[in-house]
Amino acid sequence: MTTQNPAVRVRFAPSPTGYLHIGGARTALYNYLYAKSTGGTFVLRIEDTDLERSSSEFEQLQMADLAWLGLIHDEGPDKPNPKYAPYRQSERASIYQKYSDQLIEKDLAYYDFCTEEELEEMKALAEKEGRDPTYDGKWKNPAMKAEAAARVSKGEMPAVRFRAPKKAFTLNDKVKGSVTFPENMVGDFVIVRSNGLPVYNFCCVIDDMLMDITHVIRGEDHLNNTVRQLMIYEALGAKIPEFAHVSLLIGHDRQKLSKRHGATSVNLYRNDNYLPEAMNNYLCLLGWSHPKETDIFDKADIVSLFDLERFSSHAAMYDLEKFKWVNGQHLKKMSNGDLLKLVELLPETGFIAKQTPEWKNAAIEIAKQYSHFVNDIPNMINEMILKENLEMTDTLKEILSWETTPKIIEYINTEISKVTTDFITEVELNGWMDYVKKEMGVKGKPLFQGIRAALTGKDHGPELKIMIPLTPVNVIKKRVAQLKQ
RNA sequence: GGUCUCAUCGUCUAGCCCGGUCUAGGACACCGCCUUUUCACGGCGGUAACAGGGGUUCGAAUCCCCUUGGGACUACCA
Repeated sequence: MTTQNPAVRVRFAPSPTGYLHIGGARTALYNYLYAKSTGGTFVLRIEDTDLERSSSEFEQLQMADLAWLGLIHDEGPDKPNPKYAPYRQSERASIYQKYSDQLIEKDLAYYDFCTEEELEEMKALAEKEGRDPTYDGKWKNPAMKAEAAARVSKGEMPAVRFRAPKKAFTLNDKVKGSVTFPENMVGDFVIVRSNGLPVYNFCCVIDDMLMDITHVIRGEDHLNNTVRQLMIYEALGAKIPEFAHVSLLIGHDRQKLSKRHGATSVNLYRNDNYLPEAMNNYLCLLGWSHPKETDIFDKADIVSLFDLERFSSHAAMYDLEKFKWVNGQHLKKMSNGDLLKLVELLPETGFIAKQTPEWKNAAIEIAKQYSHFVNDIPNMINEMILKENLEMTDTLKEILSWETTPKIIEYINTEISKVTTDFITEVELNGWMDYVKKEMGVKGKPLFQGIRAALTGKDHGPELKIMIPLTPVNVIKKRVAQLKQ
């Protein structure tokens, strides 16, 4: 399908300033998929030049989330290729320094000693005069070079400003097509702060250049930044990689997805036991479409047909409802064995270990058919079959308000107390149902809902005939006793 | 404000590049029916969209222009 191109090198470059965001996970996925589909290399680079906000804890956490999703990088801080290491920008200071000096040397950049106040004034004045607030301080003048050098040698710390060329730049984006940034769109911008730390747009270009990155797949929020990067590539005489600016993820208010939209960190879903492949699947679909319009797939199913041509160009709204459905589909797809392993890891499911293999298989089989989430398996088994402290939901209250139900509970309580075996049989259950039907005159929905409520405390769930024989009798006894109150 | 960008069912999207096969297809959600002497699952069916206006053309969701609306970026953040 896709041409094998071992030269392809893509990267995911998160800033360790927080948890891995689902938007980040999505671009990581696209990069991963593109690398795998082309036989290329997936590089992980840590963009931690903002020392204030970056931390190694977040770096570890993000890497753990990436690993959970199976988006394994081929190169990164923990898997360095000597040719390209190091992979943390904070460890590449001397490299940036070198290129910054080089640009100053060629007069493509210059030292700027302006204070914050001076810059503010400049900006205010420009706004007043209706001009774009671009830098036009005195240090822009090449004649100041000697004075600047003198002040630097005295130990002063200026910022380094890039001399933005007066010309338009055109980018051929794989998603957006031809994009032209007009002349004067940006003024001279800072590439190294006065504290000596280089800035994102500068590091990014140097690293992509030095790491031989061939394709930059990232969010559309970087589209306008690209003009600055294009300028630097040109100044450095570097080869410009292919760009693919993927549309953004938005919330229900159509704004860029952020923390205030709720659960936007991958680790939250991980903690809730969402299936990683379901997450990949759902995220992938938000902006990319399967050539055959297939909705459910694993990473492995699509590596051979992933390409950059099938991205949609408009933003996609993040929708938990569809995600839920996708998770349910993956659940049904999984083998009972794999699912059991997952379920047995949960702290609240220790009871499973004591059950027979037949019980485990039957319980998992019925549970997965019924559920959308893994957590519903333990919860369901927990609450419906084994949990001792039942919570009375509003729905339950409704059911219990049916006039027949108290009588059913009374009856079931009497019957279940006579049971001496560990499990009741389907035959016994049928007997109880027959009694309620014939002697109490209850049938249809009230019959089943009533029995279900009496036995499980829930208004919905797997078929009673399958579930009840799997439920330990002592559990049902406790539950019924509780319901009786 | 400036620059860039986007515009198909409520939502995710196919179709658009290479106009007719589109009385616009699929999925989620929703509604109905069937199955199950319950709910869910499953099966079947239904409601629902080419933002508006101009062109070009025999013919436009598809090409061009304008309007409107949305979003992003406009830092010594990334």
